[in-house]
Amino acid sequence: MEVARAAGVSKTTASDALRRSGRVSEKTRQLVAETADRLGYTPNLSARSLRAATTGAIGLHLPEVLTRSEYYMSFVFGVIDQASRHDYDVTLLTSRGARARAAFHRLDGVVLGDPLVTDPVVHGLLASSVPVVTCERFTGDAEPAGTVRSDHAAMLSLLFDRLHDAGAARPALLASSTITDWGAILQRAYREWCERRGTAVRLRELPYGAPPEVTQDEIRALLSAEPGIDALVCAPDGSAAAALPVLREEGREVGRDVLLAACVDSGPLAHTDPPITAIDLRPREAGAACAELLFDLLAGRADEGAVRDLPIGLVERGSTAPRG
Amino acid sequence: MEVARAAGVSKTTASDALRRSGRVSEKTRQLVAETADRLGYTPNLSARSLRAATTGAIGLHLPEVLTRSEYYMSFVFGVIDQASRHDYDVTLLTSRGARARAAFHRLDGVVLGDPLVTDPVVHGLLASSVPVVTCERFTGDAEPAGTVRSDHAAMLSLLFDRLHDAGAARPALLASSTITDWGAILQRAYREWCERRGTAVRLRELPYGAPPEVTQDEIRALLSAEPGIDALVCAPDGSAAAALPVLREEGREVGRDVLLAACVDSGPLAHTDPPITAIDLRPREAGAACAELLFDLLAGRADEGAVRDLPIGLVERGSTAPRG
DNA sequence: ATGAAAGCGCTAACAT
DNA sequence: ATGTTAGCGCTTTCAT
Repeated sequence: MEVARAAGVSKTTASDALRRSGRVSEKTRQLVAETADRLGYTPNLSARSLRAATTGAIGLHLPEVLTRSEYYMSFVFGVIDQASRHDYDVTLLTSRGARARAAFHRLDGVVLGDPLVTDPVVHGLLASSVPVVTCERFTGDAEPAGTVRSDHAAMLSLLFDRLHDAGAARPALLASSTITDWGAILQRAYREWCERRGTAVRLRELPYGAPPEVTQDEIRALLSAEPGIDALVCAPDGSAAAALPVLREEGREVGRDVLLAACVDSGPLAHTDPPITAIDLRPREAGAACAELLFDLLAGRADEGAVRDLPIGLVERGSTAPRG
Repeated sequence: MEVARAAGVSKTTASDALRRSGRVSEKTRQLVAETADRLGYTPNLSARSLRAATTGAIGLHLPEVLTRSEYYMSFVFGVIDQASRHDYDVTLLTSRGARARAAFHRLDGVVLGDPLVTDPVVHGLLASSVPVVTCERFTGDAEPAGTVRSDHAAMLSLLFDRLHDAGAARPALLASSTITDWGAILQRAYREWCERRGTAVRLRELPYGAPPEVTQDEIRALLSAEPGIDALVCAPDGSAAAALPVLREEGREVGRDVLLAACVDSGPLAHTDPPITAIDLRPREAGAACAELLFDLLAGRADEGAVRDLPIGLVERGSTAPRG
């Protein structure tokens, strides 16, 4: 605190004054505060971190494939929101591995949005000493310190029930890759639903982060392989919007000839024609819940291996209107 | 390096070995590397930062209103991509952190995506001692160390020319707020275009981050105030998609009765019916360019006040097809 | 080619 | 209520 010592007090006094530790008199506190302000002083966080063995920052890692996803953007802001509430910074970790390893001592903890089994950084982080909270379970063998999850199976089952009630007898699933737990759960839930209902499984899987063209080709393939399909549920983010023109080009009127629903809601789905029914994954809340759990773990308010539940919702729109 | 000293060498040697400073013999380097690996050693970045007076991290600040925006998500990944190429971390700054934490010596520099004049954090950062690069000019009075900008005026003018060529005589602009430079430029460019063409100005401004309902109400108001409109250009991200159902509900066929275009391209716009013409702002490249400029400034490869240009594109789709 | 020592800015522990 | 000292883990002299 050599700068603020120019206020005529010792380093310690200045330090204590600025951190309001209640050690110094109100008068000196004022004086120091003013001086610091005048000199444009800002504390050196590196030094503080070094001393305190705590960094005031948490990491956030996302699957890099998903450059364009409203879901993750909302998730990010959820994490940030909660972090800043605890006066923490959020550092984004990339899949360029070398760095992540080195970042360990710069972070007090890490949040993993949808950990891919195929991502080496994910493994690295889980193997490290910092506490890790994952959104959705990690299907690999490492155990995160905390997990936030939702009941996707129940929600998907509910969605198919609704489609069935609306008159769909041969619903299909455009599935997402099983490299995420979410993708795997959806496939399983769909198969189980089909079994319960005694319906044939009509499923097609897309790789994670597939571009729209690939998605559309897959949908065309699905439709030509299974012409009897009367409802289509699309798992990958953005795939339902991409399905709309394909269905139309096949001469099927969405909401009448064929019902359509998405497993990931997003802004545009509310404004297509017709608007598309979707599962609302509450991404912002999910991000916030992950961060919250991480802070609880750091503070000892939660136990290693804690699992928390995040409720999700179903937004029914015109694309699944009951048949007149 | 007390841990690695267990390899029988001094702190200095260990440090030099791990950083390959070329000081130590290959044999000792090997030995130290192995020991460090065995002990699971990771360098303490706080200590390193303290010593080096450099942090290995840059900050990124975005307008918080935009929770759901593909543009910003891509921008973020552009920044991250470039940062990790330079072996830097990226820390996200919120508007919530009342104190501009960047100045807290945790960051070597900051990138501001679309600085809002109304954002106090933006002012704080620009007033701080760290170099700041903004994407788009800052309309306040502070001067960033670097700026990446695009010729939005020319592109918008080109877009209106195309609409005109396609038969639109009374084009309107659903404008974005002027709290960003981008929003202001678009409004100005439109007015100038109208003047050049001798056309009346048909403009309506939306607040930044307006929800879809507000957007749609505004569009309805615009249409009822100016029934003669035969082309609509929507500036705010997502507003063109929201416009589509409104136009349809008014009985106008998009691409025939009325042309429609967006000032911000995004995935869904390619898959609406008809697909919507849009300006491609190249967000990922923009983010990368900002980060690159920042690193150039830090390394002295660019001068204070540098301005760089980022080319943008126009993606013409069915919504602006020339009238038969 | 390697060691020893100093010090980056901060704060906890021990004085006064 | 305030000052002094020590040391967090690292790297940069300066010495060997």
